[in-house]
Amino acid sequence: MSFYRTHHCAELRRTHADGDVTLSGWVASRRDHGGLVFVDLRDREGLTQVVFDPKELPGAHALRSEDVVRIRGRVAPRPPGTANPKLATGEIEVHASALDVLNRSETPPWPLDEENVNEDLRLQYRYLDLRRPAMTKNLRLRHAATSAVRAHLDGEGFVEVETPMLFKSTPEGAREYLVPSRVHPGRFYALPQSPQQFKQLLMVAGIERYYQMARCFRDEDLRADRQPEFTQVDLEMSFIEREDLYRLIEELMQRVWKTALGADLSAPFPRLSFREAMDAFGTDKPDRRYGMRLTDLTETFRASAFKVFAGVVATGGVVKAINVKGFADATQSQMDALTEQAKAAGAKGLAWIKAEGGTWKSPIVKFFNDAEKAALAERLQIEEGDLILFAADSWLSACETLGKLRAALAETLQKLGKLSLPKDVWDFLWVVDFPLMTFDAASQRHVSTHHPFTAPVAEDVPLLKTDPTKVRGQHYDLVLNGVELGGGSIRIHQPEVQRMIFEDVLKIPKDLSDSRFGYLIRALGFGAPPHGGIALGFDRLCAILCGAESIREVIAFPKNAKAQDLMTDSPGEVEPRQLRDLRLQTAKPQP
RNA sequence: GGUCGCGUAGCUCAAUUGGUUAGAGCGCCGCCCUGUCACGGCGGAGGUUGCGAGUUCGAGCCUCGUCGCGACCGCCA
Repeated sequence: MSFYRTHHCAELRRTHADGDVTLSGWVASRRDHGGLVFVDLRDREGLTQVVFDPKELPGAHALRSEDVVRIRGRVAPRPPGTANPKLATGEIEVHASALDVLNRSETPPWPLDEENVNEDLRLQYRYLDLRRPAMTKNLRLRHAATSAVRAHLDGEGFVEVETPMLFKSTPEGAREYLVPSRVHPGRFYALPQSPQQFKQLLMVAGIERYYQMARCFRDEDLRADRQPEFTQVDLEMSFIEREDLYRLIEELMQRVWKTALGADLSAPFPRLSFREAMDAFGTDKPDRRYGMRLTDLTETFRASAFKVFAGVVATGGVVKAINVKGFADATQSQMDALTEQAKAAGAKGLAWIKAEGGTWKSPIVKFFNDAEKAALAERLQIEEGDLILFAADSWLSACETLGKLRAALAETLQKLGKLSLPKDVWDFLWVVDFPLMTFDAASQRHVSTHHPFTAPVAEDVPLLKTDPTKVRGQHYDLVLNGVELGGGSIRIHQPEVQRMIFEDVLKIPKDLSDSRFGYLIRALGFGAPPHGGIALGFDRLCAILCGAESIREVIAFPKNAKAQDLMTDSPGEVEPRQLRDLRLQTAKPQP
């Protein structure tokens, strides 16, 4: 029998009555009645009420929040009328016969049952923050998700392989954390942004099915859903097509949701092409839990007397609109905010109609003829109380503008109580058929939309040399409730195709592509199997499982928005000797 | 780097139009209390209103600067 405990603090029931028990844990609260002291004893499982007779155990008076104690005593049913239905152990209490104070606690810097506390303080005393049942629950839910991922992939024949943390710098993409080499002065390792190249090399190695709970690093500015180090469920498979991967991930998500939440997800998840997603939602990560879909009105206004719309259509642009149901009562400042957001998204202005008081209030509706008005009413299903917002621009800009407004409006309407999203709806979908290449106006060359290892859709390959932006990539994004959970692709496995992408399409000079990716192209030349994979942002996934706003709520020791660890005060300074060993000098900050 | 928001007791927040000695709840300290579970009662300590300057007879409140934190934009192949 354990010295410290016979039971945990959520375990005892009426059936344990008259049993002698030992409990250990923290003092969650103390209610001192003078001649009788109640203490709620907390461990990671829950609370048990312990009753002290201070004539027997005078030390009970001195107990304070977060003291660590061991108590021995006898389980007793609570007197009639004093049971606490809010506690799992509320039918019983433990009458203490012995009290050992194992460790005293300083007064906590904030009451641990206070939810709404300055995050600085929580991060500085993260070990106290994590004692709170809400945080314990998050960590354990995350563990359940991790276990489910491992169990499922193990069952599918995957092998977990660790790849190097000390990698080399590949300047494309996110800024990297550099690690100076002591052995090779002036040279640097880089921490991996993802194990992308290693997992492809493992496919060449014949592993066939690889996965890893991979820690990744990116030295970019932080957000509520971005940390400098984060975790991906990273996997790669050989001899698969896209559909094989979709099925695997759908079953994996079903397993995770079942294990972590007891929820059943329906599969297959819907697939939307990039074009369909942009057309209907104005984003490549649509949240379909609410409406406000984009309606195309290009044909309606092709010959319109309203030159702003007709002119855009004449130059190949589009006119699109969304119907914001029940928001015709938007205030002037709300309309101003929407206009600002539209401008921030690249629009020149924001045209609108308010269906209010039986008429249409709008600065532009006077330019519309009856046929155009009728078409609007019909296509947008306009009813009293609706607010219509227009965008007229190139297809992509118009879609993106309305997409950003749609997302912002969903947030606003929720705050106003005009829109509510059910908590237990899991809107998974695949977004597919992304363009393989995007033309970057700044550098006047094509850049990979995803990464340069993505295979083109087979039938589009002839377009690679003539019109690269028309080529669809075998890339896929997994989206959940408007959050990009992850993405992946079928990879290029033929060295000549990979070389052509680097040199002919991306126009990377041969010596540069050789030095950066030569080993990968060489590896592909030794019988690389067809392969593909995906990486899922595990922190985001866990945040959604936990219903958390920020991934900091599901990471034990996260960094703040300035990438600092407030508990250990890192990053910190180092000894001059360490810098000498590394042949490093720090430049004085510019005045 | 930019925009916006916040900063008052250990914590969460108040403080009328710029007006007396900056308050409350929780927590903390002391005393009392045998059925509480947000225990209760009495008493007490605790403040450079982030920091600095300015306007004013007078600033927690207005202005400017600065620092800290957060959200967003840029960035994140």
